[in-house]
Amino acid sequence: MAEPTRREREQKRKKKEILSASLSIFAEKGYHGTTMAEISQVSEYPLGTIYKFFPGKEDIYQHLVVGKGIELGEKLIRIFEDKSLTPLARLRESLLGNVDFFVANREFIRIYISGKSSVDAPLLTNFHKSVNKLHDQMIELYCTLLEEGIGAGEFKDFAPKEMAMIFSGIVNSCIWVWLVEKEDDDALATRLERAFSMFTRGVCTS
Amino acid sequence: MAEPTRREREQKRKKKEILSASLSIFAEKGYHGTTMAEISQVSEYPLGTIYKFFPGKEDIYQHLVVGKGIELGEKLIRIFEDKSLTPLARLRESLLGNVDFFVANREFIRIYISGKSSVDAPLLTNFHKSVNKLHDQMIELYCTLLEEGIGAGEFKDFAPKEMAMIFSGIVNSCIWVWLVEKEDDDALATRLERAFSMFTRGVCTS
Amino acid sequence: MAEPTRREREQKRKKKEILSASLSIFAEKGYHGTTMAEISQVSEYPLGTIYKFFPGKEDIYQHLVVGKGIELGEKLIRIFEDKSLTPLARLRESLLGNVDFFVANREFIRIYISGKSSVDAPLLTNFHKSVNKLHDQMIELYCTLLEEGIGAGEFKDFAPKEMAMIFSGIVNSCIWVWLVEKEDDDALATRLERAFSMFTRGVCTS
Amino acid sequence: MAEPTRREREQKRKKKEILSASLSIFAEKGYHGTTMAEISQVSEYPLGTIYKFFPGKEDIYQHLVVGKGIELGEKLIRIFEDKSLTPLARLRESLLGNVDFFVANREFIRIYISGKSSVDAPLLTNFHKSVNKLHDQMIELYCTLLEEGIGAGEFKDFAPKEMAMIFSGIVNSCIWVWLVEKEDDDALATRLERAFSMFTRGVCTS
DNA sequence: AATGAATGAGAGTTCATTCAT
DNA sequence: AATGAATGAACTCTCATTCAT
Repeated sequence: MAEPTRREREQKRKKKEILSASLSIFAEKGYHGTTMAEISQVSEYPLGTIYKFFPGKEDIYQHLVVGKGIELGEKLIRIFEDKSLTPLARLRESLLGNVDFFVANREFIRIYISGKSSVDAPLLTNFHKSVNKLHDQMIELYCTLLEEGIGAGEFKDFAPKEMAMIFSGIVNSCIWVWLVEKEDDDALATRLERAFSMFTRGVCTS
Repeated sequence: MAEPTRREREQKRKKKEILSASLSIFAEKGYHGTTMAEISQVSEYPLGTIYKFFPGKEDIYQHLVVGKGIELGEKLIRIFEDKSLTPLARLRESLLGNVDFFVANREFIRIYISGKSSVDAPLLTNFHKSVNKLHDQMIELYCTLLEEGIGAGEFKDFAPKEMAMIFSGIVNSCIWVWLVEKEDDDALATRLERAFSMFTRGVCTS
Repeated sequence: MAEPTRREREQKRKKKEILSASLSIFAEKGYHGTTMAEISQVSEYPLGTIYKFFPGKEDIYQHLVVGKGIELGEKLIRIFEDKSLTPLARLRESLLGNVDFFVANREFIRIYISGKSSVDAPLLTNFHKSVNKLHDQMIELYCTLLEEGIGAGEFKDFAPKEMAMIFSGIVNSCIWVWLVEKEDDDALATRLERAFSMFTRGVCTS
Repeated sequence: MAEPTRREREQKRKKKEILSASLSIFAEKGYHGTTMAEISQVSEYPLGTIYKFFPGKEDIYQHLVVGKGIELGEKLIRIFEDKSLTPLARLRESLLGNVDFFVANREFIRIYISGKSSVDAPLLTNFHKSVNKLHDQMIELYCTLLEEGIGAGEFKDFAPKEMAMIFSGIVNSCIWVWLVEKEDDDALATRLERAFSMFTRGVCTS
C-alpha cells in the first residue's frame, strides 16, 4: 500500500473543504438554487480548481452523500458486529447510539432523505443512483442483522428485506419530522425510542 | 346553486387536459427537467393559453398534487366515517381499499412523495407548502381515527400524532418501493398487508 | 352638414369613455406599463370593441393628446383674438387664464410634455408626430401674437418663432415642476406670473 | 492611491465599449425598442458578458446618462469657479463654452432630456431617479451662481431656484429644437446667444 | 498548473392583436 | 355586430462549463 504523498494529502484536504462549503449551501438553497459560483466563493477555491477536483455540479452533490453515507455504514457495521448484544439490542443501539451522528450531520441527512425521492431524480441520475445504492447497502446491513434475529427467534418470520425497508421508513419519518420541526436532540432520541417500541411490539393491544 | 355555464365547463376541461399532460412530463423528467414549451407541445395548448389558466410553472406542479390529494383525502374520510367497522378495520381498509387509487395515480404519488422532502424545497416554496399542508391533513385524519381506536381499546396508548406519522412513513416506504421497482399491483397489496401486520402486532416474538 | 345620427352620438360617447379610462391608466403607469387588457377592464368595454374604435394602443395614446390639445388650442385662439387687450396682455392672459385648464387636465399635460421628448419617440412615430404637430400649432399661435406685439412696439424685434419657442419652454418648465412636486394650484399661478415677468423684463438689473 | 491593474483597465474599456454601443442604439430606437440581443450584437460582446458588467437593461440606460452627466457637471463647476469673470459672464460662458460638449454628445443629450419627462417614468424608476438627481444637481450649481450674481447686483432679486429652473428650461428648449431639426452647430450657438439675451434683458421694450 | 472571464443556449413569462363564435 | 379566448413571437436574464492566459 503506497503512502499518500504530501500532494495527495493536500488534494484530499482541498476536496473536503470544497465539499464542506457545498454541503451548507445545498442544504440551505437546494440543488437548483445553488450555483457553482457560490460554491467557489464560499469555499474560497477558484471555479477552475473546483472543476479540477469534480467533473461537475451533480458530482459534488453525489460525493456529499457518499462520503457521509460510508461513514454511517461503517458505524452500523461496527454496531452490528458486536456479538455481545442480541440482534434486537443491536438494532436498538443502531438507532439510539447514532443520534449523535444524526445531530452532527443534519445537512447530510436532509440531502440524503431528499435524494431518495427527489422531484428531479430523472435529471440527477448519477446522484440518484448513489443515494439508492447507499440505501440498498443500508437495507442489506439491516437484513443480515434481522436474519440473525429471526434465526435466534427474536423476530417473527417476516421477509427480512421487507422488515428492513419498513424499519428504514420509520426511522426516516422520525428524523425528517425532527429536521423540519427543528426539534432538539433529546426529542429525536425519545421519538426514535417510541418508534422502536411500535416497530417491535406493535401498536395494537390484543 | 348556479349551473356551470358551457364556458365554465370548457375551461375546466382544458385545465384538466393541461394538468394531465403536465403530470406525465413532470413524472418523467422531474420539475426542472420539464419546460413550459414542452407542456405546451404535449398538451397541444399554446403557451399563452396555459398562462391564462395557471400563473406559472410551479403553480401547475402544485395543482397536480392538490387536486389528487383532495381526492384521496375524500376517499379516506369516507372510509374513516364508516362506523360499521372498528377503527382498526377502517385503518386497514384505508390501505387496501385504496390500492386501486395508488395504482391509478402512480405519477401523482411519485410527485407527492417527492414533494414532501424535496431537494429544492427552498425554491418551490408554494408547492412545498401545499404538499405539507396535504400531508398534515392526512396525518390529522389518521389521528382522529387512531384516537377513536385508543378510546375503543384497540390501540395502545401511544401519542396518536406519532403513530400516524409512523404509519404514514411505513405506507410511503411500501409505495415508494413499489414505484421504483415497478412492481405489479398485487405486489403492492400484499406488501401493504404485511406492513400493516408489522405495524399492528410488531415484528418481535415475545 | 349632416345631423349626427343616434348611433354616431353613441359611438362618440363610447370613444370618450374609453379615452377617459385610458388617460388615467397611461398617466399612472406610463405607456409601456399599460396593457390593452387593463384599458378594457377599467373602461368596461370589451377588447374587441376597443379595437373597433381604435386601430391600436398607440392610436389611443395619440387621441388622448390630440383631443385635449385642440381644446387648449381653441382656448388660446379665443384669447388671442380678443382685440380689446394688447398683445402683451393677451400673452399674459393665455398663461394665467388657463391655469384652470392645466389644473383640470394634469394627466393630459403630463402625457403631452412627456410626448414631446419621449424616450421612445422612435417607437411611437404617429403619436410623436401628433404631439409635435400640436406643439407646432401652439408655437404658430404664439408667433402670430408676438408678431402683432412686435408691430405694436411692445416686444423687441427678436425672431417671433424663437421667442415663442422659448416662451413655451419656460411655461413647460413651470408646469412640469408643479406636476412632479404636486404643488397646489396657486403655486402654479404665482410661479407662472414670476416666470412671465422674467420673460418680459429679463432677469438682469442693468 | 492604488494603481489600476491591467485587468481593471480592461474592464473599464469593455464597459465603455458596451455603453458606447448601447448609446447609439438607444438614441436611435428608444428604450423599449432596444433589445439586449441587439446591444450584444452591436457591441460584439456576448450577452453573458454584458450581464457581468451591468445588472440589467435599465442599468445600462442609467449609466449612459450618469457618466456624461457627471462630465458636464464638472465642466460647469470649472466654469462657475472662474472668479475672473462676473457671474453673468460665467453663466453666459456655461452656455456658449459648452456648445462643443452638446455637439459631441447629441445622443446623450437626447436621452437626458427625454428622461426628465419620460412617458414611462413609472417603469424606469431607477433611471428616472438618476436623471432627476442629475437635473437637481445642475439646478443647484446654477443656483449658487445666481445667488452670487444677485449679491453682486447683477441679477434681480428673483428666487434663485426659480431663475435656475427657467434658465434650464430655456436651454433645454434650444437644444431640443437643434436636436430634432438637426441644425448645424453654429445654429445652436447663435440660438443660445439670443436665448441668453432674452433671459437677461427680457423680450419687452419698455 | 491554476485561474476566473467569457460564453450563449435556453429558460419562464408577457401582451398586442386577431378572429371564430 | 360584438366579444374575449386564443395566440406565439419576442422579451430579459441565468449559469454550468470551458479554455486562453
